[in-house]
Amino acid sequence: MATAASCEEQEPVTIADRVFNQLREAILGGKMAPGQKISEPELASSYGVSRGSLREAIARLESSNLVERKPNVGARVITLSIEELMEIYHIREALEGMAARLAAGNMEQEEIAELRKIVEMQRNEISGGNYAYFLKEVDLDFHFRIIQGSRNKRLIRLLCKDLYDLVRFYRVSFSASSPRPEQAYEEHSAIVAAMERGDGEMAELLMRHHIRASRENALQSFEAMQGEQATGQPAREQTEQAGTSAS
Amino acid sequence: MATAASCEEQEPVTIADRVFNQLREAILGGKMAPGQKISEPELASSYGVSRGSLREAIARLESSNLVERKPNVGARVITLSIEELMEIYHIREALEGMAARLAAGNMEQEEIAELRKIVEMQRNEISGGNYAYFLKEVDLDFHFRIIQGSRNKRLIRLLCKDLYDLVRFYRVSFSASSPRPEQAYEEHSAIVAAMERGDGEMAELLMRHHIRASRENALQSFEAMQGEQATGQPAREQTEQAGTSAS
DNA sequence: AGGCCTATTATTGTCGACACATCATCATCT
DNA sequence: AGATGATGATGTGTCGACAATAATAGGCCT
Repeated sequence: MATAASCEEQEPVTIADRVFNQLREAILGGKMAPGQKISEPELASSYGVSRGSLREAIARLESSNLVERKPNVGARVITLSIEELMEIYHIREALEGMAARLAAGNMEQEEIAELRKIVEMQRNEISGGNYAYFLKEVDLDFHFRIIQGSRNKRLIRLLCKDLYDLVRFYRVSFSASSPRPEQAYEEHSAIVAAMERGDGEMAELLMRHHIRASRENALQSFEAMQGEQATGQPAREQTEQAGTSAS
Repeated sequence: MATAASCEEQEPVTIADRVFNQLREAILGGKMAPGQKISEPELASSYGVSRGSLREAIARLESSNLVERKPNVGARVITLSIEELMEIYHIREALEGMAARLAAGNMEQEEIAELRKIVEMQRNEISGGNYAYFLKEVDLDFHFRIIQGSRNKRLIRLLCKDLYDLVRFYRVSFSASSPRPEQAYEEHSAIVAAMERGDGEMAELLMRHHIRASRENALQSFEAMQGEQATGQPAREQTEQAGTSAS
């Protein structure tokens, strides 16, 4: 079946590796709130490791852009504003567009056929009304395979290791938007069609269009959510951030 | 004059910061050969710091992609193959193209006027026959300003902190190519012209063309150098890398 | 003589303790 | 009473030592 979460973490060989993976999962899984402070002594004892190993894990989280660290102050889980999410989408548009262009020239016929199968699987899921989790996995798989198909190792690292974690993080921290399944299917299908013709330039254009549409959709559902939240419940305050005024 | 090396390192506040900056300069300045092993005890005593601090500096070098680390083995200065340099150019093409598009929409008129001045300064330098170092600085300044003009903070970090160091590293380790001053001037000028018209789409196309040309030029001079080196002196062996065969 | 296994050595990973900076609390002064 | 300075506590930065792993050299067997 090759569900393939394609870009995966390697086996932890060292303790810092393990702690890094655990912390990463905790953050991406929503177990640590955005902006939350990371106390070294506390986490170290909680994971049963020394502070040194924990600090190395934090250093890697920082290089993955999942935490921010200020000297002599400490590390906090990042907080993604909507503006930063838009920034990430712009970068994805440029990079995944390039990936699609390269992939059209570099993927084997067989791999492209698999891509086509994935897209059709997506259509079946939609018509079956089986939305939600599985569909997102298929969507990720689609994008990851094209990224891999670019054969550009640094591009692959950049997108999978650095950017997609942030997208996942945003999704959990805002419990975000179902990704317009019908349009997404159409756009995916068109991209694969261009790749089947070996038309890299068109594949790039279509991929960029796809991600741009995805960005606009994300922005709209954010604004919708904002409005609803403003009228609805009184906007749950931040987790622990330096207090605003009322004590 | 605002020569502006735009994207610069911040003041070192901690010891690890200072060591990181020193090591970074050493690598980018060619004082450490590509592939060279980094011995923690040796460097620690050489810089007069503890191994812990040095390890944190190395961790940051790793996240800057200047060294590679294997668990239980150690860190080595990266070795950039020509293929990897081409990968970087592809990424730059995508990202700086996007930066130019965004910059065309976001830069103030005044900033664009400064860009124009920089480009004209470049032309004067060329006609004055004053090649070499200064011209490269101006070239970097041009690119950096457009990147800054995108107003996309993450894009700026990505390009300045992650990618341009690698380009610099390649230049010193291969003592690379003068960057075709005349064509570069023409292309820079066209890019600024598009930005003056507020034509982001055209600015992106022209920037991508510019970087693509730069890539092809780099590839050609590499191949030329390879050929000359093959006929000329017998290809100086690697610095210390696991020996090839002849002892 | 060549290859494999073993012991040694050197380097990395990990840990706990100390030094210092930052933040919070409280007392004092204007 | 409000603000400012001192004082204590918490947490980060730094260090040196121990443990575990990988590279190396040597001996042994085939």
